[in-house]
Amino acid sequence: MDSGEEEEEEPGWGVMETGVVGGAVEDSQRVILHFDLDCFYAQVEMIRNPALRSKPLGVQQKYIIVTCNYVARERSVTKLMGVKEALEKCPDLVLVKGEDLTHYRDISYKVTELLMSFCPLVERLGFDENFVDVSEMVETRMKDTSISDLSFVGHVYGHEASSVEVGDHSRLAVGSAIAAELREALRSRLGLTSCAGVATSKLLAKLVSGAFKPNQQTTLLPQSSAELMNSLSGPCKVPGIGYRTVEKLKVLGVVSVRDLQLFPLRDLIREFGEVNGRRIQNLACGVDLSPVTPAGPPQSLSDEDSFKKISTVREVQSKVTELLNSLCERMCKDGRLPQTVRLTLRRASAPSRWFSRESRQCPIPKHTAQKIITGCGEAVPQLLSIVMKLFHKLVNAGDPFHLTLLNVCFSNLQTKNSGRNAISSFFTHTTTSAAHTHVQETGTELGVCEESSSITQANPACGTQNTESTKELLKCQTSTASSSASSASPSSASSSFFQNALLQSIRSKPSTSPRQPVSKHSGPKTTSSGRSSTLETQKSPKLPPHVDPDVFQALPEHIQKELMASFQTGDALPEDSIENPSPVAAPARAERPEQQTQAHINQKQTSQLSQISLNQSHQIEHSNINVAQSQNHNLCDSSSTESAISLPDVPPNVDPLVFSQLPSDMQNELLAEWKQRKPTLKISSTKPATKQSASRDHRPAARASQNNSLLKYFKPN
DNA sequence: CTGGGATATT
DNA sequence: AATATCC
Repeated sequence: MDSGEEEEEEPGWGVMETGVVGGAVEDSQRVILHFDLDCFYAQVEMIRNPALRSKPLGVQQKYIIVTCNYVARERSVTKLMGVKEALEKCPDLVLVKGEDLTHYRDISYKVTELLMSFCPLVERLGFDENFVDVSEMVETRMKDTSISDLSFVGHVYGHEASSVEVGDHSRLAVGSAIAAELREALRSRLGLTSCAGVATSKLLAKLVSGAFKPNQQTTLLPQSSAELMNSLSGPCKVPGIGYRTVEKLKVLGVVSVRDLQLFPLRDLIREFGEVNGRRIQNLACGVDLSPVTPAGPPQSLSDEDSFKKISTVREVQSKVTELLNSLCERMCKDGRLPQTVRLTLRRASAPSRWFSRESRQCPIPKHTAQKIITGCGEAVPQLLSIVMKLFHKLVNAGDPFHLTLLNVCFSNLQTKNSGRNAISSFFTHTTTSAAHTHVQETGTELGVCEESSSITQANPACGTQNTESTKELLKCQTSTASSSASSASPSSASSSFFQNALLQSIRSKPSTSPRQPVSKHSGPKTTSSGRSSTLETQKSPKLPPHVDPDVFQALPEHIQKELMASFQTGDALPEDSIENPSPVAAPARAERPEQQTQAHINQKQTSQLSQISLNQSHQIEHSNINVAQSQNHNLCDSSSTESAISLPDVPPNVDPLVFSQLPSDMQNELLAEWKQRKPTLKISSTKPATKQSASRDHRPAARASQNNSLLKYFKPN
C-alpha cells in the first residue's frame, strides 16, 4: 500500500528553482540529534552488578516490570508487564527493585553532562532521553570536510544505508557522524549503549531514533518525513499528542495520523484553540520548529509512592512523613529553597484509573524552607503540618476515602545565591551533601507550624475556610516572598552554570575525544545569530485581523513562527463554503493535505477544491506549486499575488506537510526568508524576576543565577 | 495497582 | 493553582 511515492523529486519542482539561492542559505537548516538510552534502568543495574549482564533482568517497581534488558526481551518479557506474567514467561527472570530512583537520576545527569561537553545545546526529556542541537557543530565541520568524504553513519530511514548518496544531505551526514561519536562517548565513558536519531527537528529526530532498536542510529532525510509520520499507528504516537488530545480527536472522528493531517484546521482550532490546534496538526505533518532548550537543574523535586490502599489520616501522615524525609534530604543537597509545596493524590475510585490525580499546593513559609536546606529536623514536622492541611482540602476525612497514591513536590526553587563570585565559588565546591542528622520528629500535631509571630509566618493558604483577612495576609506574604526572592545576579554570573559544568567535565576528559567545539558561545555568537528580540520580529508582522498582536507577541518565538508559517489567507475568512471531506471517509491516497491546501489556495482556486477531494493528485501538486510560487514571489518582491486583502509580506501560508516534502534547497530558502530562528541558550534576561514577567519564559527563574551547589547535578562525584 | 518523576500551559 | 504531557 504505502509505496514510497515520495522518493523521487517531481520534475515539477524544478519550477521552483528561483536560482536565487543555490545552497547559500544552508545555514538555516538545523541538525538535531535525539539520544535514547537502551532500557535505561536495566543498564544502570547491570553496571552496578555486571553479573546481571548475562541474565534476563527485569527492573521492578511495585508489581510491574518497568523495563528489562534484552536478554529478558528475547524471552518475551516486555516493558510494563506485570511481574506475575513476566515470571510465567521467564521463570528465571532476575528482578531488581527500581523504586528508588537515586542511581538512575545520577547517571541520567551524567549523560546530559557528557553530551553538553560536546555541544551545549542539550535538552533532557525524562531520565533517558536527550536532544542535542548540533547545527553549529555541523557548520564548523563542513568547513574542513570535503563532501566527497562524507557518508552516513548508521541507518538511513527508508533506504539501504550504504547506497544513499550524500548529495543534498551533507549536513545530516555530518550529524550522523557526530551522533556516532557521542554514542561512542556514552559507551566508553559511562558504559551505556544508546540509540540516536538524526533529523532536522526534535519531533523527527525522536521519532526516527527508534527505527532500529538496540544500540543503533538512524538518520531521517527530509524527503522521508511523510513516510515516517504515516507509519505511526495513531496520533498518540506523535510526541506532543497525549491521552487527552487523542480522546478529543476520536470524538471528531480522527483516528489516524493521516486523518489529523487532513482534518479541517478550522475545526481543530475550535476544539483545541488557535495555537494548539495548529500545533498538533503541524506535528502530525512532521513539522516542528520548537527549539532545543538547554537543560538546567530540575525545576522541582518530588517523591511519591503508590499502594493498594490508604484510608486513614494516620496512614496518610505516616506516608507523607516518609516522603517528606527523603524529599528534604534531596532538597538539602540541592541547596535551593523551595517556595511551594504540593500534595497530589489519586483516589481508588476513579473511572479510568488514569488521570485522576488531584493536587493542592501552597507557599512554604520561608523560615521553614530555611530549615529544610539547613538540614534542621524541625522542617519535616512543619511541612507535615502544611501538607496535612492540603490533604484536608482534598479529602473530607469525615467520609471514607481510599487513596492509591500520594506525591509531595517542592517547586518554585529559589536560588539564594551570593551571585557575586559564583565562578570562584564554583571551583571550591565541596559537594556538601551535609551530614544533616535527621531528627525524625514525626510531628503529629498539626498546629505547630508557627512559633514566632511575624506576619509572614502566618499559615499560608492552607486553611479550609479562610476569611478575607487571611487571604490578605496571604497575598502579603506571597509578594513579600517573591520580592525578596529576586536574587540579583543577572547576566555575568548567570552564564556560569552550564559553562562551568562544561569546563569541569571537559577538564577531566581524556583528550582523545573527537572534536569538541566546546563553548565559545556565551557571548555574541549566540545572540547575534540567534535571537533578534521577539518584539521586533521584523517590522511588526502582519497578522490576520482576528489575531491580537499583543497576545501573539507574548507567545514563544517558535510558536509565533509556526503560527506565521501556517496562517492561511483563507483562515481569517468565514468562508464555510469550503467543506471538508469527512476525514474518515477520505480515501487516503493523495499524499498532500487537501484541507490545508484548500485553504491556501483559497478564493481563487476554490473551484478546484472539490476535485482535489476526489484525489486528483496532479491537481493537488499543481496547486501546491502555485502556492509556493506565490509565496516566493511575495518574499522576493513583495508583490501580492492574489487577493490584496491579505498580507503583502506575510510569511508564507505554507502547508506544513507540503513544506516538509519540498526539496531541501527550497526549504532552506524559504526558511531563511522566514527568519528561522536559531536555537539559543536562554540565558535569562537581567530581569529581577519580579512576578510580572509578561511573556512566558520557558525556563524561568532557575536559569538566572545558579547556586554553585547545583553543580552536583552534573558533577555527582 | 503500569512507576516515579519532570515540565509546560492555563 | 490545577491540568496535560512526556519518559
